[in-house]
Amino acid sequence: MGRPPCCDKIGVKKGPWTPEEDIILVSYIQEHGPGNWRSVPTHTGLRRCSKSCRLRWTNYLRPGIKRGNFTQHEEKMILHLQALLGNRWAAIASYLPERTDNDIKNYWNTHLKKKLKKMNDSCDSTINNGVDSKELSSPNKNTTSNQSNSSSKGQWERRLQTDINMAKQALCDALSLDKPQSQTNFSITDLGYGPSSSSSSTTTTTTKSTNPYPSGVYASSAENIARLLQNFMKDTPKTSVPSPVAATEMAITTAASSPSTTEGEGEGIDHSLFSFNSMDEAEEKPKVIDHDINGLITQGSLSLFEKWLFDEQSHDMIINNMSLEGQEVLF
DNA sequence: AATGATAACAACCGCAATGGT
DNA sequence: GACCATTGCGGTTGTTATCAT
Repeated sequence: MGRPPCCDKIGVKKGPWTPEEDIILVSYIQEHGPGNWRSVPTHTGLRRCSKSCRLRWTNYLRPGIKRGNFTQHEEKMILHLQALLGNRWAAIASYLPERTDNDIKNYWNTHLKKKLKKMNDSCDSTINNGVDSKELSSPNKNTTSNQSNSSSKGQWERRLQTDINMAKQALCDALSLDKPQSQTNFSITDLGYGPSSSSSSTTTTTTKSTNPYPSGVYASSAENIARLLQNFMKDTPKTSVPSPVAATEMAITTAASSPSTTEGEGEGIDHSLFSFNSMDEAEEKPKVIDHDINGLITQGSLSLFEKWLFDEQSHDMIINNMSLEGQEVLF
């Protein structure tokens, strides 16, 4: 008889988050910092389970998240890291500081898996060395059919190696003093509702809108958010209204009514309200923040593994070997 | 224009790990 | 060491947008 899932509680809301919920959550975290997720729903009045709040924060609202198209470099990194680490998305994400594990996982499942399969299919037609094509499509041994074969020894070795590398990475971070640490500011436009959300604005060849909220239904500007928020507040029982919400409402309403709320960089919005310092990052899992990759390589700060990761030219050769041999690459 | 297929991604769920008592 | 609460992670699902017919 295990514990009932937290989300089974009556009155716990599921499904897509609304802008007003986002604002409440962001506002609360700004005040208290991330963590202690258990208390978030009770303190904010959000009818969400703690898990949902944490997920929303880490995958969507957290400052410094890059959304939209993956670059070629990122794509290669993911390919190689997946080959090395398997489906350890959190570990992979630690090498791509601006991407969330969920984002990487999704990208892998929707793009890279197919791409790799295609590549391997074409490989199969030319090279018939008796290797199962399924294995080829997923070079790592933690996943797919090979999973059962992967002995615990192999898994633990791999994990150990990863952890060592992550520790090295953290050390590199700590040593690179002159590097600006993480993204320190966070504005409401980063929520993706503003006109110049860093994510959507950088996507040049978007095939579809990534706005999670259907147009006309959810807020798309500060003004809308304010209006929605006011409606939301009317519907919310007064007893559960936390102070951050009130403060946020006031700030948003003020911002929305200011003269320059129309276009561009979320002008007119009180950015200070949504600004974060890097303390948040310190509490998160270790991340590789803003590497000057070439600099680090020339400084000799990186291990061979990291050099390999960041050296585009060696990628193809090594990954091909890994795929075809189905063997672990040791560094 | 209508409809079905597919792609993309946010969110959920269950399990494992971790920390506190 | 056992138990419990909390957090983190990875697999999977559900929903929406876009494309093809």
